[in-house]
Amino acid sequence: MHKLKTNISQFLAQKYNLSENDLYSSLDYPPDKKMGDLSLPCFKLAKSLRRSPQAIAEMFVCDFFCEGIEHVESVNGYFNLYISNEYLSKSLLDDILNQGEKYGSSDIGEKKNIVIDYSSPNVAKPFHLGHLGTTVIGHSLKNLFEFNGYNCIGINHLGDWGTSMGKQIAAYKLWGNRELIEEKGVDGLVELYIKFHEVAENDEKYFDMARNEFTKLENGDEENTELWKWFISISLEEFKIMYKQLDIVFDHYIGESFFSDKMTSQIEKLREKELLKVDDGATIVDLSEYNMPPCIILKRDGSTLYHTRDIASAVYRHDTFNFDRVLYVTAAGQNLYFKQLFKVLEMMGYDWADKLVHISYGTMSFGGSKLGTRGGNSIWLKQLINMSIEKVREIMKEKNPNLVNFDETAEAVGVGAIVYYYLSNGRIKDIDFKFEDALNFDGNTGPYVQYSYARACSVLEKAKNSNIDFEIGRISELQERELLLTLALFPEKIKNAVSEYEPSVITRYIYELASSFNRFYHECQILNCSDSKTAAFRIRLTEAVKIVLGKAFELICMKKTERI
RNA sequence: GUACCUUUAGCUCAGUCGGAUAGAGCAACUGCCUUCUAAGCAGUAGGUCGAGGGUUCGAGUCCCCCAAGGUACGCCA
Repeated sequence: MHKLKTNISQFLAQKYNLSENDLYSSLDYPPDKKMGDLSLPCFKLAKSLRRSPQAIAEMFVCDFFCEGIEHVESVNGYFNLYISNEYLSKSLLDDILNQGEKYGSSDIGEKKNIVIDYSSPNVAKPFHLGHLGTTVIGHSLKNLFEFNGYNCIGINHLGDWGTSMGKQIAAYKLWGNRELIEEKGVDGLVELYIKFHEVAENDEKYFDMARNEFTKLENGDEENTELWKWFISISLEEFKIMYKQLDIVFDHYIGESFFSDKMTSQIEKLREKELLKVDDGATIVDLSEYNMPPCIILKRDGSTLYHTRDIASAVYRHDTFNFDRVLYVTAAGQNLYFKQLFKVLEMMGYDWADKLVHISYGTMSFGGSKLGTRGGNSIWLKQLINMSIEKVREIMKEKNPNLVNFDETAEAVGVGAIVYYYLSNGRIKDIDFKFEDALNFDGNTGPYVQYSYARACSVLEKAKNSNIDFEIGRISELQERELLLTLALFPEKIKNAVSEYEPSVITRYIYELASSFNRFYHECQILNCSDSKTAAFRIRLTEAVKIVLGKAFELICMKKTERI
């Protein structure tokens, strides 16, 4: 579609001495198919061409010629264009099939580095529903940017430091033992953590213990360091099960602890720049000039805080990865936090501070209340995924009990349902999680689109055994045309998703394409149609659907299922 | 109190840079399986785009004001 739009705007720009870019961006899709496939509103041109919009549209109609456009019309100041069936069924389809997996990609990223900080769960804590957002949005953005020629560096900024590690060590020493943790894994650690909070609530001395254990850890105490490393490895084992289900791989695991010795130089720098100020005992950077509360660098007792750590990590990332951008994928609740962080880095004189972007997303609640490790109503992502997989299994037992990769497929579809559900909405929307919605498999859902993909695969599998005419037919049905037009939109959807940092653009496109394919599938016999040239054409069309749908699945962390 | 976000069909949401008659899914109702996967397809019904002003050829979209809900605002991360 890009080529076509470019040719159209080029032609008009040259002929009437207009701006090609303006024309290009004015080219829109009409609300109704009867109004053509592309449309140019002529209202804005009225001034420079000194004619009425209607007259302009009519003038365009008289002079216009562009390959691929078979017919043009002037309607009430709109210049409407109709794309030829020949163009759609030959040039476009050839283009998609020739490019294959690369269709929709670009190299505008020029291999520039983009650091993406996402997922970042806390060690020894469950991976709960709230982590789903940062994990799938982050990885999806990573895929999208890579598809656009960027070199992405995915970093899992593990929460592996701070007094909560002290609590964990204290709890383990009080009530834990090696066998218990080895048997139960993270769940065992979480049980200890919850118990610690129950007990500590009524007794301040436990918090002192925790602080003490953390101080020992900071000072390199051998026993605590051993325990700490062990907790991390147990947690990672568990996290990696989930990441595998989601097809996610990180380039680096760089936890908070990594920066524990990299903060002092940054504090020095802040001091040199005379940005620090002591207020009520704490060391702060005053941001009142920018209408923000102060950024606390050091607590009253001199210890560091999250901001301190993130200043150090930003500098480290700049020095190490020479980034073009850093994306921090975290909840919208941290909007102010990141505004402060970016401002302080700017004040420190780091001219790359404007390359840091906070990608925020809405909060997830469950039954109206927020999720947390300590609260009673926290749902672990693991549990949800298992429920989803179980439901898929039951449906599959009814429909296709003898499927070869039964377990694998059930997992892909079950996990896909959750991912798709989450990524259907714009990321800024709050979600009150409801099982009946997330585990509904009808209509615009993960199982629906994976089912559509499997259908396409199934047809193509059968097509291998049939004799395909080497002559290829053309569009004969409306549904074929609609499907081709939908396929043509993929590249601009990709651009859109990237420029808005919005994976849901792809999710919505997947639905458009899947439903367009289903309409085509329902209306047009692919293999059994009377004419072998038409069959050849429809098989190619189905191949294109498989390519684009499959690529789009990958982009939003959904696995492809050849059969369901 | 201050700042930011959200508000579109009964529910969950799309709606591009302002462009033609505001679109999907769920739920409800009606049809379609001897034909390539019915987790499907076709159809019916459902709207004062939170309220009120303004900008203009044209506003769900931009500006102002108000309301409701959410989030964040100094020693957590």
